[in-house]
Amino acid sequence: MPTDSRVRVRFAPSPTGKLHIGGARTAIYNWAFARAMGGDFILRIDDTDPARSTDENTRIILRAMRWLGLDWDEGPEAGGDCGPYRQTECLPLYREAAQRLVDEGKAYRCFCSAEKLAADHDAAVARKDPFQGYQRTCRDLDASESQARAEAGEPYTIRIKVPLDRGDVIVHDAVHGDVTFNAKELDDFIIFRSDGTPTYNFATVVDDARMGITHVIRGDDHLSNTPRQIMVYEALGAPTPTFAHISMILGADGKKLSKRHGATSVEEYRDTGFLSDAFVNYLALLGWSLDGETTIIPRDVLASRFSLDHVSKNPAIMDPEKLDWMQQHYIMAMDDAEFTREILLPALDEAGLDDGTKRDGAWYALLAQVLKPRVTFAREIAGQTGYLYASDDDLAYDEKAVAKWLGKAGAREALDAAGTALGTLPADGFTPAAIENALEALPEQLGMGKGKVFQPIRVAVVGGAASPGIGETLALVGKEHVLARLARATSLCA
RNA sequence: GUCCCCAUCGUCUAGCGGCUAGGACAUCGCCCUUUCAAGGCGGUAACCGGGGUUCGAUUCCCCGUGGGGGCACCA
Repeated sequence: MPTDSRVRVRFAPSPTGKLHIGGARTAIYNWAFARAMGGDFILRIDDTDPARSTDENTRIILRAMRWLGLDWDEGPEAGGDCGPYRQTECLPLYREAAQRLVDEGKAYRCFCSAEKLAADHDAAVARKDPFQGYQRTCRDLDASESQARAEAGEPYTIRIKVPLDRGDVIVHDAVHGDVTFNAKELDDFIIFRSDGTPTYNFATVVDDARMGITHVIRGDDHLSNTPRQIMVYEALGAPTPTFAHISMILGADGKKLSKRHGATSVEEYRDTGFLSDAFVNYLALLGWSLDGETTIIPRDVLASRFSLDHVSKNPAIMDPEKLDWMQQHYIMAMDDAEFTREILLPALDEAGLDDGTKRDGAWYALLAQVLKPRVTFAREIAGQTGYLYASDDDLAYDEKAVAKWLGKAGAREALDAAGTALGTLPADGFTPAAIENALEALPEQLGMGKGKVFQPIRVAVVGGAASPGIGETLALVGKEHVLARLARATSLCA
């Protein structure tokens, strides 16, 4: 490992599906590591499986990466000196590399049929041979015979020639430490299919070597494949990178994440209304910690302080409740203007309540301030603001609230007194503080408990028993409407 | 079958031989409060089991057990 070289990492999703949260976390770690180390973050599309890869999925993945805020220095749409960044465009490179290995005697053509291979495997199982891999039938075929059969059109694959005396293969892993595999367990695996396309373990290594990748940060599921890939690096004569195998993300039942666990793709989370910042913060913490204490880690801190030595080895179970909490936290951390612009107005507009021209800036700011601690997702806003946009005549009243607060003795008196007290306020001075001030003396004046006074007022103006503080609520509704609703509600009193 | 990985509160984690085993989410209680939130304070809650090593193991080693992954002409 050349330690003097610049760190270069890559995220190489295969576009066989959408970007799921496991992939997203891998992308985040790669990105954060590159940024923290002042290195390069490369995005590569590993689409060597043409049957399952689609352009549509590629587009979805790129869109998800952008939403996550993970900018890449090289890759699709970004360019770079180590292109192409799509494996389907690299075919000649793989052919060339494979041919070179064949020429150098580090790989060879295998003419065995699938049937023969299956039979060999079955026989190995039958005689309880612990080695059930390829029997190296074609390993020592004469070069000229191999050449002749190939030219005669006989189908063949290309297999790597694992040195028989290789001994232990040690994977130097930044999260697991050194992991040792015995080369005896490795068979001469296929690096090129008979259809002339490279296999994953070959294409990936050719690309990683070509792109000068110094650290391979990827899912745990690749750890067992790594000795194979190391064989390819060695055959290629390329330096082996440092690996970092991160654990899987599991569903609540501890099983591999799948459809039945609910949302698994990044775009589902985006569509639910999650803030990118909250989502990234949550995912970053799923398997990594800054110091074991800090929970709120904004993107810029992640980009400066991420480190591979605090990556956990344990598989992580996704906790939707903590994600929601994180979301709430980031919502509250927004300033009023940002919340208004990014969350509030779009939500009101979408609900058809307000296109942003109905009130003045101060009003929206007050609403934002009031809503922030009460909202986790934008979609909750319409349900909490309906009373602000209802006309006084058809405000919907919640039956139970009416029965409980307006149907009791004293409710009418409370409404009347409130109307009188508020009526003296100037229309342009109808502020939360002024309102609270005006209503403050009512309980004592009427000889009633605070709840007995304020809840009827709330129900009369809002229609239900829950709302923000009375001052803020009434201020938002506006003097004229408050008075009209108080008057109207007296008819609902006992 | 074989190889590899993993194992601290319900969940995410801190811990790198000696700690009252810390933090966060969730949960419970109290406070604040006219309601709903938010907020503040406090509580309950964990070292998978068995052997070693050691004066001393959550920590190191071995064996179990339980999870997960690889062994494809998938990635």
